[in-house]
Amino acid sequence: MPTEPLSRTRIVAAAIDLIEREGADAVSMRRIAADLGVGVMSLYNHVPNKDALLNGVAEAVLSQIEFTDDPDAHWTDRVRMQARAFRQIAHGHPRSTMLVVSRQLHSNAGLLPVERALATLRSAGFDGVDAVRVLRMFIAYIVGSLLREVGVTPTFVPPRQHLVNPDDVDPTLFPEVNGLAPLLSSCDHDADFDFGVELLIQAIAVLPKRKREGTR
Amino acid sequence: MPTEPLSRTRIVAAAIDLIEREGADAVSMRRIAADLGVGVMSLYNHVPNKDALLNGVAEAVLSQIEFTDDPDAHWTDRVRMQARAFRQIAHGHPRSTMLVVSRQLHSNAGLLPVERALATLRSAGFDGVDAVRVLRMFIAYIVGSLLREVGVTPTFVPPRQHLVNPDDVDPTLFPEVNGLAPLLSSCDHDADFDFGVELLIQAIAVLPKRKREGTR
DNA sequence: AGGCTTGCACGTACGGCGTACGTGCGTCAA
DNA sequence: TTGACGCACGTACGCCGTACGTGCAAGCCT
Repeated sequence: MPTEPLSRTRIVAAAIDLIEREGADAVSMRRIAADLGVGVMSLYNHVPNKDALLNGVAEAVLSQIEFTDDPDAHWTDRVRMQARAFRQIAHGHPRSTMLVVSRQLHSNAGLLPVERALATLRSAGFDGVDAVRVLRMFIAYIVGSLLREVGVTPTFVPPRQHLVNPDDVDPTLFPEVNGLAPLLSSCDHDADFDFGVELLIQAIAVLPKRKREGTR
Repeated sequence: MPTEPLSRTRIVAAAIDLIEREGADAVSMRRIAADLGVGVMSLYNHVPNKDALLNGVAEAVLSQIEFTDDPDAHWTDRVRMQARAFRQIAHGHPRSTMLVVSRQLHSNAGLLPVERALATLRSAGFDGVDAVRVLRMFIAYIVGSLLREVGVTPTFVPPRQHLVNPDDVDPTLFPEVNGLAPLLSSCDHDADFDFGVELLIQAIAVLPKRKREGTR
C-alpha cells in the first residue's frame, strides 16, 4: 500500500485541516504527524521547523484568495471586490485567519494582493504616495475587521450570548454601553464590513488626485 | 527581609515587564516566578492559570490608556484624541500590543473606551445604530494599524531593511510593487495613522444623521 | 492557652511540547 | 558492485503548564 509520499504541501494541508477542525492551539508537530500517519521527525525532512510550517499555512491560505478583477469596471467597484475577496479568508478558513494576519510574510503570496490593489489605485489616478497610504489604510481596516469577525477582537458583546445582564455592566458607570446593549451584542458582519468599505471608498474618492507618476 | 507579598498585581506587572523586555514568547510561569524570586506554584495562589494571567496583562495595559477628554471640544476633535489615546498602547507597550488586541476581554477595562467613544458619537448626533457601526469601524482600523505598527502585520517592506532588491521581487510579476518599492519599504506610522483617522472622521462627518435616540 | 481552620509558599511529578541527533533502508550514479 | 544520498523513523533532552501534597504561620473560637 504505497501511501502518497510526504511533502511540504501535504504537511501544510494537514496543518490547515487540523487548525480548522480543532483550532490553532491543537497544532503540534506530533499531532500533525499522527494525522498523516508518519513519525514526528519525518516532518523535518520537508519543513525546517514549526514556525516555518505556520508561515506555510499562512501563505497557502492567502494564496487561495480568488480575485476576479474586471479591469473595465469602475475603480471603486474593483476596490470593493478586492476588499471582499480578502475577507473571504475569514469565511473559508476562519480558525486560520489569525495566523494569516499575524505573520510577516516575505513571499510572493503576500505580494500579489498588494500588486493588484496598487495597480487599481494607480489606474484610479492616485500617485504613488497616496496609493500606498490608501492601501495601508484599507489593509488596516480589513485586518481589524477580520480579527473581530473570527472572534478574537471583541464584538463588544459584553457577557453572554444574550443581551447584557446588568450584573456585568453597571448602568451608572456605563450608561451608553448599557443603553446600546442590544446593538452591541449582535453583529451583522457582512453589513458592518460593507458599511466600512463604502465609507472608506467614499472618503478616498474625494481625495484630491495629484499628478500621475510620483513614485520617486 | 520581608519581601513584598505576592499578589496578582505584582505577577501581572512582572509579566508585562518580561514581555516588553524579551517578547511574548519568553513568557512562562517558571520564568515569571524566577523573576519574582518565588516558586512556580506560588503563582497559582493568585492566578488560576496562564491564560487568565495573560488576560490580566491585556486588561492592565488597556486600563493604562490616558484619555484626556474635553467635553467642550468639537466631536471630531474628541474622536481624534480618543483614537490617538488608544494608539498610545503601541508606544507604551509595543510587545504587549498583540496580546491586547487578540484577547476577548469581558471586564470593565475593555468597556471604558467603548463607553467614552459611544458617548462622544451620540453627542455628535448619531443614533444608536450609527454610533455602534462607526465605533466598530474605528476599532477595526485602529486594531489593524496597531498590528502593522508593532510589526506583526507587514508594512509591506518586501525583503531587507533597505530598498527592494530585484532578486526578491520580480519586476515583471509585480511592476507596481517594484516601482513603489521605496514608498513601500518605509513607513511613517504617525503620519499614516493620522491620515487614516482624518479620512474616517471626514467620512463619518458627512453621514446623514438620523433622529436622536433609537437604541431600540 | 490550646486546638483548628485557613491561606499561602513551595517541591515533586506527569504528560506534552519542539527538535537535535543517530540509524537504517531504498534508490540511483559511477 | 559500491558508494552516496534522500528520507522515514526512534530516542532523548530540556523546556512547558499545572495537579497534587506538604508544611508553616496567622487568626479564630472556646
